[in-house]
Amino acid sequence: MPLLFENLKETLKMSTIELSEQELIRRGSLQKLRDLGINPYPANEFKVNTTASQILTTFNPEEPNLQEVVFAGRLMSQRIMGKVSFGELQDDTGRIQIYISRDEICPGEDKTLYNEVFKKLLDIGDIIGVMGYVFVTQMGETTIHVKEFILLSKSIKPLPVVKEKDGKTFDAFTDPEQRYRQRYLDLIVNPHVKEVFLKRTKIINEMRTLFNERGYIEVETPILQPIPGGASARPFMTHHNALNIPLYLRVANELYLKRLIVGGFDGVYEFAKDFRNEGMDRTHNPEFTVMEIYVAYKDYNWMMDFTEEMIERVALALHGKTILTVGDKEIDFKRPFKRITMFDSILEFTGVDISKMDEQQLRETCTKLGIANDATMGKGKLVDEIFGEKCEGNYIQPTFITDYPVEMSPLCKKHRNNPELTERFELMVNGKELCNAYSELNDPIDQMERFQEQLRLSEKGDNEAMFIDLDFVRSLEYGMPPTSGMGIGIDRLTMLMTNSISIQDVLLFPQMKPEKRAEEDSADKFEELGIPAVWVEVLMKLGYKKVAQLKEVKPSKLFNDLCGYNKKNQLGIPNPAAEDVTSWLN
RNA sequence: GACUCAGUAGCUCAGUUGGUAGAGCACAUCCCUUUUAAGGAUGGGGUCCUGGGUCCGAGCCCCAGCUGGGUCACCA
Repeated sequence: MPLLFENLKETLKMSTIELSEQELIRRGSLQKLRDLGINPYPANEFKVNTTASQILTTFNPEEPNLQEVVFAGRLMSQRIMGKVSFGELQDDTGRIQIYISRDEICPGEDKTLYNEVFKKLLDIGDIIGVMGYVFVTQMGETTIHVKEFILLSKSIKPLPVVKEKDGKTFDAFTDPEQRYRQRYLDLIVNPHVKEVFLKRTKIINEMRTLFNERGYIEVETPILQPIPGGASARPFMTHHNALNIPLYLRVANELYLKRLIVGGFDGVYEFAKDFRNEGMDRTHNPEFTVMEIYVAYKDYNWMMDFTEEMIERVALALHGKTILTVGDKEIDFKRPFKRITMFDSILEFTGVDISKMDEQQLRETCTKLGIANDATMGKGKLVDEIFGEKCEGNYIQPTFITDYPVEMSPLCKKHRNNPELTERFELMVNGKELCNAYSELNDPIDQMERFQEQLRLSEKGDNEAMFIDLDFVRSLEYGMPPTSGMGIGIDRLTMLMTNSISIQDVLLFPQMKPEKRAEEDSADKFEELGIPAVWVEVLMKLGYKKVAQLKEVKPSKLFNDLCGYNKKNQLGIPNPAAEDVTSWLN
């Protein structure tokens, strides 16, 4: 914390020397506006009465409506044609052209508002409000004829300028690092980005509507958990000062939702942020969103039907059809999805029947198939490896994989026909896991044994084995109705539904490495050496960013550099004496 | 983590066997009353990612590092 604070202090001290020419000009404009008595950041509410899309879709030039519009938006382009100007304003719904003529804005002798304010002191990126009427230009573009305008917020940093013509984009703002770090910029200049996030919201809303229609209750459960249960994953750790205990950011919310089923809610769901302290790549972000739902008196067969219904409905709500293009593939989300057991799947893709194998035989099979394995891996993990390696990637169309080995599903009820298996399914789409669901284990004795088995795995070296949550077991001892639960990765679902290649494209603020600034000392530190402020600025321009750096230079060279820079840039500062320069460095 | 590609103006990018740092847009000044990635003229703007090295001379070649992208591996 103190470190962050120090950095902030340094940053705030940054002088205008860091600013580009265009930024300096904009700050100059800001001052000129104030000098003209114009507040660049007014406090008043600005009541708009329309939006860009509303104007574009409803304006009727035959019987002109929209003759008194009040509109606000960001100025995205400005085209000045002498006494008349065009521009484009962008609001939440899109862009609309504006038309301004000097003599309407400035009916009297004083043309300052047009010549100075509109033409010179406004910049691309400024947010303005306009009052006027809608008409169609000779070029056929629906336009607001502006009778009055007001500056609502001045922008002092230039936007990337992206232009478009006939679907071709010019100078696109595409650098992924900048786009993700400065998502606000991405959203301003790349309209398709906003679309993705609107769709994401629509997906969530559609699911929520379905659950609410069924009478299931949306709940919130702890993010800070004393025992990070419900999934096999490495958690983030934190510490609670007052209680003086470690707390973990949740890796799942399953155990809490099932406690609620015990408590008498017959259907609960939560859109939950989960956190896993693992690698980051195109499909993994340290924090991600999962929807988990639990319904009493149901089993995993019912849940498969429900999951199909939910996903088909989302696809239809978003696209009006079930066949979507994802990358170079066409995926059909029409019900019903294919169903196959895990053993049959492995048999299909490897020709090996592993259904009767013990741990040793499985290990040999792995080796035979060229799959890395070691002594820490139990039966469940070995099967999981085979499936992950040989089968998973083949399921492009939505497919339910069912009946997982009991070892890899410690929270799942044993299969009604085979105690070696569990009543579990995962939904595979585009070669990736999308959903995971069980007939939930509600036998408390069995649950305790499964947890103990996890403990043994953990002692064997499996660092992902689950923690034991004794209170959860206690809740089961009071009796949980037979229940089916399902979890679905919202980020991955959104990637599929929006044809996004990377999880970063469906997260507004994906996790990034901290932005690094070049280290530099503040002006104060230079001034402490007795260097006048004007020369400190010159030193910075010359590339001396740290006091220590300065100490290594010969005074004579520094003296020459300073005087030379002064002369070359015609700063007109009186040169320092050579002795002064020497004294700074001592 | 491995391999690979990249880092040049506010943005998007050129840059010849190594020889004075470029374009378009943006910006500034001026001209222009319905333009369509708005036109014309002129102009300003650079730590060529950083640090070493080779060389008379490095944006370019070599080494190391930083940052990012991609692929693969790990996490699973």
